[in-house]
Amino acid sequence: MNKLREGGIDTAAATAAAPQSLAAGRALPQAGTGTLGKAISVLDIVASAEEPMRFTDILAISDQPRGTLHRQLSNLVEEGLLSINRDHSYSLGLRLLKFAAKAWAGNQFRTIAEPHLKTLHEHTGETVHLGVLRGTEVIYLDKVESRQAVRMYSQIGNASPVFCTGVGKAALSVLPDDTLHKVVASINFRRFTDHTLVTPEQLMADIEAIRASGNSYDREEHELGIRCVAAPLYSKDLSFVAGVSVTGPAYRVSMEMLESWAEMVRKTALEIMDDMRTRLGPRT
Amino acid sequence: MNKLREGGIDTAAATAAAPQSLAAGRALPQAGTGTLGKAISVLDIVASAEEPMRFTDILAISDQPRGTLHRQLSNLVEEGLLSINRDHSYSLGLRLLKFAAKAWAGNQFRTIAEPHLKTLHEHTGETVHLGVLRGTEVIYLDKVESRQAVRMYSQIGNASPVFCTGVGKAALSVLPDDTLHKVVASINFRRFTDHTLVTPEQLMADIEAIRASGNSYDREEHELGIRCVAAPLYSKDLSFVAGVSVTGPAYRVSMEMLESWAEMVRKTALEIMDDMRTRLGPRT
DNA sequence: ATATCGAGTTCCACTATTTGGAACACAATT
DNA sequence: AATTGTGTTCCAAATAGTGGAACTCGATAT
Repeated sequence: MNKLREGGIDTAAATAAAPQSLAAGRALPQAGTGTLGKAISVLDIVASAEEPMRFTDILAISDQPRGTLHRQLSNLVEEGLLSINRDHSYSLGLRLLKFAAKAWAGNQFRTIAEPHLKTLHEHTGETVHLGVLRGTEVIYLDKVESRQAVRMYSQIGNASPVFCTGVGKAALSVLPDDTLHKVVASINFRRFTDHTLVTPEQLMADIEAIRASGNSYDREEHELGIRCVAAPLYSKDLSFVAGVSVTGPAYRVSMEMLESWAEMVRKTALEIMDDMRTRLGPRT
Repeated sequence: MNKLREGGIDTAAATAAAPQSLAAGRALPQAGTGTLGKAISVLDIVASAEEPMRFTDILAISDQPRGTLHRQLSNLVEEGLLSINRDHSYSLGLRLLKFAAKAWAGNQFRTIAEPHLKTLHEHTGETVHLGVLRGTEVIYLDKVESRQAVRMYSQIGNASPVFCTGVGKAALSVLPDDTLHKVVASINFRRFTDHTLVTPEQLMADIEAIRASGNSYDREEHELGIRCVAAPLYSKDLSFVAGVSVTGPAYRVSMEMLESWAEMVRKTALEIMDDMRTRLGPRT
């Protein structure tokens, strides 16, 4: 099997099937590619826990035998991907920070999108997000807001569920049906607010509407008092699928206002895509 | 060998000997622990390149055979740790962002230090940094400054050389001699400015001064026009060694001002250590 | 003191995965 | 059409990972 050539729709499908740790829910340990996959799967277990986990806790979730798990943890620690606390609990290692800083700074997509996000922010005055689809999660790549009081890491890199975020639903809307069905089938629906869409049917209906209009909305589905409009963004071959959104507090931003921004958000998405095509080669 | 029990000085030693990618300089590929180590080593090669590298470029640096390297890259891509661009070049994957966001948010040390950093910033009005020692690099964990205009990721997670940063030299000063010599021996000295210390002798002399006073200074050694005072910070068993610093532009911050802040910086470091001892158990 | 229990660690014969040389595709160049 | 450079695939041999069971250590109970 050719693994590197998983371009196009296959990538999206593979991504959807990739090991996932539901942002809110139980982590489903799922072995990945060989030895590395198993190690990363252990890392993921530690990452998706709220509190640092101890050996036995991890043992219970990963279905690895004691000896094996112990060695995997040792290796992870030795590589700096995990660190072990005095009380034998594990936390993610600092080496990850270094990698992530490079990953972020070097991300071509983000670099290209950045000025467009700023423009969109200037026109709307509200917070602008850029997030990419990864399995059943959206990973936020960038954020532009006026008051930079909130710390960057509190948002960037964060993973949120696809089914209840504007960016997530926008991204889903551009997937071809077969891929979409696979992704939707693997979503772990969870109610966050009274407005959360909690069944595949509700989500699919919304996605149809998004496909028709080109915009998705988060109607306080993830967090009470928070609304957004978003538009999808993708490479021609769907090797990546993302979304831009304008988010604001419900008391200040009415649905009508969001609707009035919808076209601008779509336009921003198109402009970013144009820029990518011209700067990363015409076949993008 | 017991890998998990590498507490105390051994950890520092192990860290010093760990695979490293010099922040500025050539990456020295160095195989790590088994299969995982090799994979991470490949990741590191990609991470320490300025531009995305293509297969052959990586092949030249990693001394792995073609077939092997190809599979390693495939696995890394499949795990989302690496992503492959259209032109067959590799960049770091977005999954790393998710891991790092958790690593940062969950870092106990950082959480405890944060309020102290803020206080220090309020007293001095200049930028405060918190960085930890990792091999011959310092990884910045946090940053407090007035104008949050600069984006977070541009600094946090960044790795800088130990030998020409205040935080780095402060951290080195608390290592026991044998460990210190090992670390210094593996430093790749490189001149950044006219003031950079470029020989082990110069560095060791400075470290003696730091040991005597309890403060290190960066006298425009890393970047022209930038100065700082720092103080070391460490756990009793040296399982981690770090530093706090106050940094400012030379035109505004004279050496005299830095000296007047020196005691306050030391005090901040002590307070953070106290806090850690009380909150993470007395043996810390 | 001594026994008991739980948590973490180590050991080593067995086995599955990784290895790496060489052959194979594919594209761009000559 | 031939050549060169790059990336990809294959498979027997070698290596590294596996996992059950035994062991150590510390805390709690007797």
